[in-house]
Amino acid sequence: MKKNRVTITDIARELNISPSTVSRALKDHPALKRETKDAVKALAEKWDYQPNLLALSLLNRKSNTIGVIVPEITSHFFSAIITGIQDVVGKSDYNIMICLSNESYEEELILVKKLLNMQIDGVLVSPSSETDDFDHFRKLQKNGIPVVVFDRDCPGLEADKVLVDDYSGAFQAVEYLIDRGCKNIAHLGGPLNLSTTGHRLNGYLDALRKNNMPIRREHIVHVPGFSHKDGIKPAKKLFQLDNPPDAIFAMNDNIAISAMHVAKKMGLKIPEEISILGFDDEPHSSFFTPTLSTVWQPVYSIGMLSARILLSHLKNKDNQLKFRKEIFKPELVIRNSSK
Amino acid sequence: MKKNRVTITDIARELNISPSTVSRALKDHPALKRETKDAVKALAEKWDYQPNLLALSLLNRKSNTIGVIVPEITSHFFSAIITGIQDVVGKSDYNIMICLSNESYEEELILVKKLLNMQIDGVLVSPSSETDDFDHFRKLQKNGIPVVVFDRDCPGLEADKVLVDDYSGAFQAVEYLIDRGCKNIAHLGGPLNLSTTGHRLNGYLDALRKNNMPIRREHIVHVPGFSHKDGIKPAKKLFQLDNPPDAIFAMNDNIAISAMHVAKKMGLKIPEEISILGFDDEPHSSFFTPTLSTVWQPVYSIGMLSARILLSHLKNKDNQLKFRKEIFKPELVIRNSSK
DNA sequence: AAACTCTATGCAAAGGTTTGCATAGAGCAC
DNA sequence: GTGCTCTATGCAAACCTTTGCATAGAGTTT
Repeated sequence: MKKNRVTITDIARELNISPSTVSRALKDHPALKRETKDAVKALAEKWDYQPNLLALSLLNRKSNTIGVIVPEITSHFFSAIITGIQDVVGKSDYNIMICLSNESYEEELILVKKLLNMQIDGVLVSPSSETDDFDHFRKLQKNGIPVVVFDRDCPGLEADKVLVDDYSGAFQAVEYLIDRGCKNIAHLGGPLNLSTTGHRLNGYLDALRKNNMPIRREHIVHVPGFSHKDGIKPAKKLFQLDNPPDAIFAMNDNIAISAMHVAKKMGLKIPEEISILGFDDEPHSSFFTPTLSTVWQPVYSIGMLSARILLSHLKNKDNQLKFRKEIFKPELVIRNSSK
Repeated sequence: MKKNRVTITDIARELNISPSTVSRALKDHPALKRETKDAVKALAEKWDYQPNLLALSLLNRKSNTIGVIVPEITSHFFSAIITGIQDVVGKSDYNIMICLSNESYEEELILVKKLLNMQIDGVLVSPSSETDDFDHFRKLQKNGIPVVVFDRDCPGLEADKVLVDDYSGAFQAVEYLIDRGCKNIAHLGGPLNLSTTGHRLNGYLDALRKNNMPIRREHIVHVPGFSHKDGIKPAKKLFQLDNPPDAIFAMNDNIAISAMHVAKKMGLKIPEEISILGFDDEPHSSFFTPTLSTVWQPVYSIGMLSARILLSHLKNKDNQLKFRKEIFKPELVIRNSSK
């Protein structure tokens, strides 16, 4: 950023008027002579003057930038949420600074510090899978920066939240499998400290309990990651049991797809011999063979609503005492991978 | 951003020293008394002083922020590139401002203007599918902001570029199909003004020519978008021809998947009756039935290299006359959707 | 005692923009 | 001619931080 950008001071010098006059002319101040305004605007256009937002932000103590902290963006889930956020914020005066924590708590700390230093106006955050302590988010709030949590909850943190009823989605999914005659339903689950996958596990367990189905510990297998490759071994593990499952409820579509893959490799018929159901409803999930049954989430709406809530805060600056908590209902999407 | 952030002036007032002394103490200036330094640092720690980067940026004429303009992020392609960029830039002193143009030239103009106003230090850009005119990128350059173009080319724009040899990838793919005995190879193609899909079309055409295969205009069908749904009708159109193809080379995996879907619906056996080959190698492409043959691109490397080149510029500020042009080689990935 | 040197710290300007208050000068009334 | 009012513009401070140059005061030398 060299000094080749035109400034208000440059224009003032050229027209032999003061910078404050130039500033007023550019804002069409009523107390200014029409001739002065016209001369300033003509030169500003000719020299392609662009205001320096750093100076403005310093003066106004307002950077007009929103930080969005997400654990990753390669999944359609988070990238769709960000698109929802972008579509709302893009229509406002705010800019977005997207920050990737790579599922790392340490990285999240660094990002929060950077956003603080950059005098960010507000933050939208979905915490990393390692994050147990939310003090860094409280620090944002203490510094007058409103925080809206989306998708992954931060239990104990007082803030606006836009979540999904993961428990209910899981409960519905497992109940559906039970209703369809499945007797041995397994769960390929995610990190337990993560609210989303924790709630999904609980929904699975409660659905079994409610229907007097036995809870078999060997049928609940932890998956170390969220990618296809992470689900291969856990799925194999399930199928190699003495009492293998006749249905699998996976914590996300990628893992469900891995389970389908392994089942096919082992010659199992889907859904006749094994029903498989995921969570998320990725755009390509309806193109697998068989098409994947799953739980859909209104991801785009999560992004839109989160952004709207934050913008409302920034606009009103009312430090309201009461936080909003919106919980979107997921929907079961039955395709051909389940009976 | 309220005035509840501790400043250097606050610390100075509390310790009865001047702001310049506080600034020097925080930087461990050698000319300062040890006692003074210790007192300043202790209070800065106690009051949790965070430097205001807006003031620093204004003073240094350097915002330490890089803008990344991409047409969308919901595809794994762009999100993986951004992850590569993030992994490199994250290790530097720079921050990333990710901007989505939503395949809109108008939106891109607005984003470039915003980045200019924000005194961004450098820009990484993959243009929207509507962009024919690159003057807005030249304007960045004219303002001393280095630009690195990645993936989608900007013909005529003098800048560093990190591209993929789309032509070669397409050529290899079609030649492979020919070698495997396919006689009527169709192309489901993308926007012609877009370098990537334009090169893929050219590769397809030249591979046919080189092998003395007839070019049938009815076998080249334009797809209006990049999503699965965009490929359904064009694929149907192909299969409903009097001389339907026995192979399809699609401009990306999503469209290839759509073609597979339509072929199955029509009862065609893949690859016996119809070979299908895509481009990109999405993470889930090896999980379809049959698994999708495709052309892989080193997307993560594109991101990493683009970021490295830009950071090198920002570090050296040497306004080198010669731009770099790196062209990554794609690789054919043969799975079960082709003979 | 006076002059000189060195240490530790402060002043002030800079970066770019905004705006409350001040004021020069034109125009009008007496 | 003088005094008053109004218009159009400028001054200066603010926002936060940095740093070149200045300087007060302690210590040393003559």
